[in-house]
Amino acid sequence: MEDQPALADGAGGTAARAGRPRSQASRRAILDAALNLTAEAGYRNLTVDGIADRAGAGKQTIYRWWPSKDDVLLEALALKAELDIPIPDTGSYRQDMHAFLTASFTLGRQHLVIDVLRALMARAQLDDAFGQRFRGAFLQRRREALAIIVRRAHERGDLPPHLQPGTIADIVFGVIWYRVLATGHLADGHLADELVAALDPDNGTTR
Amino acid sequence: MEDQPALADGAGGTAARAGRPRSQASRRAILDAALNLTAEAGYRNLTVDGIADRAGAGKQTIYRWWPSKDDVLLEALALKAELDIPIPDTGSYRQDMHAFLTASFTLGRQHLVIDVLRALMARAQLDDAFGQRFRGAFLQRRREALAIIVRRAHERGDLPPHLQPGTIADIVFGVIWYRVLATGHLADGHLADELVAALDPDNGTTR
Amino acid sequence: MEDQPALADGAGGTAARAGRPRSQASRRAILDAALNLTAEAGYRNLTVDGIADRAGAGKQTIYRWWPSKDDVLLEALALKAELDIPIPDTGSYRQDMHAFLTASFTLGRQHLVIDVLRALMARAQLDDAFGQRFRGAFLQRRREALAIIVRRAHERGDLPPHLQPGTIADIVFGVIWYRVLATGHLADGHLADELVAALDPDNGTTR
Amino acid sequence: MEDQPALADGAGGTAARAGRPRSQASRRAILDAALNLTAEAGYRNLTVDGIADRAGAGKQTIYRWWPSKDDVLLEALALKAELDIPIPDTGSYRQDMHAFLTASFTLGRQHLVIDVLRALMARAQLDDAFGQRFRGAFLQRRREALAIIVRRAHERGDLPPHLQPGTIADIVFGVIWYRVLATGHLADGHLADELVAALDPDNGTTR
DNA sequence: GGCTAAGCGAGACGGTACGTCGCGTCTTCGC
DNA sequence: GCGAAGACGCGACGTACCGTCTCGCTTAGCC
Repeated sequence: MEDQPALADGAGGTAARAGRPRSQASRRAILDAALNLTAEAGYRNLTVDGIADRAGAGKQTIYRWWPSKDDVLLEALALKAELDIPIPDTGSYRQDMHAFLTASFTLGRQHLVIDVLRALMARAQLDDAFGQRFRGAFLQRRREALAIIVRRAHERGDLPPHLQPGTIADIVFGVIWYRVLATGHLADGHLADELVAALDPDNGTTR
Repeated sequence: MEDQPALADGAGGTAARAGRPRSQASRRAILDAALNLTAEAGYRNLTVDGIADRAGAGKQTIYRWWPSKDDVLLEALALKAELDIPIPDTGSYRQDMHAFLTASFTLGRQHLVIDVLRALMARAQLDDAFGQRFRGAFLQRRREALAIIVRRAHERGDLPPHLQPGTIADIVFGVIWYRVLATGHLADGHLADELVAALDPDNGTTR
Repeated sequence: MEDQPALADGAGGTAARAGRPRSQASRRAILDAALNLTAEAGYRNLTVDGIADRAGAGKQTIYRWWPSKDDVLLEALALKAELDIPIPDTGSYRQDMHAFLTASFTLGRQHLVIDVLRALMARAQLDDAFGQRFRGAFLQRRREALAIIVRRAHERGDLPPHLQPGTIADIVFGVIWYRVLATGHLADGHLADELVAALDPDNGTTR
Repeated sequence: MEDQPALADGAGGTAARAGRPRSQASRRAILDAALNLTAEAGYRNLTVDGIADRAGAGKQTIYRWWPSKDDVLLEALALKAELDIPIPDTGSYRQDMHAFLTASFTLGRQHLVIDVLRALMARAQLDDAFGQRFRGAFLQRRREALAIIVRRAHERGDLPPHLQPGTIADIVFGVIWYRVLATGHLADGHLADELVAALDPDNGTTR
């Protein structure tokens, strides 16, 4: 169980329904297979048949629980790499933001994570239905995390006046995704510093 | 014709080789077909067979001149929508940047252009070879255009000190692409103003 | 109930075993479902899942009592259409044979019966195990019925000399099955007369 | 070429059409594969994928030229085993018929031929569309061959009066098919003699 | 003006992956 | 222990596109 509430589980109700229950062994095997195969041969060579073979599962079992292999991969990633970055609360907007960015970059240094996210973002463009799920289950959640930091800064009166909260998020995630998509990886270097400076230029010296 | 030197043409040398020359009628028919089919049925339903049929061409003719249907689409887009935004030179960094952004947003208001670029950016993630071509033929060119504006500002001493030139580009294109990819369209509103403010906060009042 | 000993029942012994006894309601529901579904949508669309659904039964219940859906159908047919044609005893070979044929043709005028028998004969070719059961439970029984008529004629000295008893059966059932399989139905017309004539040509005039 | 007029060829017209012509090598490889696989593993284990693999062909190539694997098998059989039995003309009805039957039994002594015909007759019951093709391409042709013998006998006044020509065919093919379908093989023994006797009882002694 | 060379429409080809269907088995709970 | 429910591994199906390959036919430059 190890609750996986946001992604397809179906075990919402506690009422034990009739019939054979979903095999958690199979579910884990499929998620593992998807991630391992992607790590070994790349998303390009990831097929539903391949996942089923590797997992010792039938294709129907995959199609029964996930709308597409992309959804499998998304759930697999969510299960393995803890994508939900902890939201820092240092009392300072600049420090919160810097910690958030640093944590994001740490995640982005794992090649597999980046490769999978690149592929999923791409698939989100090509498959509208998956696109909606990807936005809801991933992009939106990341924005909400950042929104908490921004809201706290706003309440403290800590926020630079020239930017809407939404625009801050657009800039943060925009830069990160653009680097990943345009270059294939997320080289950081001083990016966190520069971004913080860009998003709070007035207080740059007092930091 | 109307030279398209950067994109696959193959007629690089002026030496008229033996044999039947490339049919420009066929080339145009293929480019038109690719764009029209995408407009009508979406990239999802764009196939090489479909392009060939619509263009009254053979598949071989497509494969002879383009490495993939994505390259066809990229050339078709470059031919129709003038992607190379004119580089403004108003003497002011803020005004140059604002003009550049406004021109970009104008382009981004055409649904077909956005849809095609979304699809191509996605394909660039999934097909490495096309990814390299797309970056070189499109993303890089856009950065270079912006770089000219930034360089002029730098020479004038007009540039905000807290940002590297490359980071400015990352923010500008990052925000634009992120909006497109995360929401499916590029709603602008006051985005140009906000971006300019973010990229030159100090002089916001004197504008 | 109404013992159907030759077809799969499994309740051979009279000893009441421990545990819940077989549900006759379920058995009837399954047999009815199989026949009704075949009548409605044809054997082509008959599936074990479909039978179970229609019967409100589980698939396991079907597999527990019958080796295949074909056996279900065979038992269902035996239950509904009385396949065991009464063996006439008029004292005359020609009249017995004619009565036997007429009874067969009457059965063959029911479309559902013919369709099911066609399907089962076909399945008997493709599934060896079912083939053996079908021959034993159906084809063989029909031959034995005819054999009684022939034996009586033989004892009376009524039999045409040029034919072995087995060949008579081959001809009778051969013509019937061939008509069904080669044309999809068993049009009779004067077939009974002609067959009788063929099988007892000498006494044709004295009939 | 080796003309294959009755079964799917498509090269009916002599006009050389545009495009790559059908590969005869592929056609032969597919037909051979179908027959060999059936001989090796039985019709039960014959799959379209299997045929394609063995033939080194793509599945699409099979589906392009044949409506089903059964049609492949039918054409393969027609190509290899010469199914069209020569029509004897001895001047005697009894001798013609006997020769026809003997030739049929000779064919029926080849296990592969019998197995394939059994399977095809079965499939003809389960797949209506194939059934029509099988009847037209095989059953009907066999009847026509026999019809020639009967017609000649009729013109000679050689025919037993108590049987319609069609009934003769029903008896001949009925017995043959019934034996094959009910027992799995076509044991002959004295069957030819008995059948001739049954179909021409009057002149049995003068033979 | 014939020859050579390449491009062209057409369409068949070997392949890969897809998503679905049906099978026969298994694993729950409830009667 | 039977029965309903339904998930499971499995195997085959027929389809969709891919990128390549042959055809016969243009359409040019060159000898």
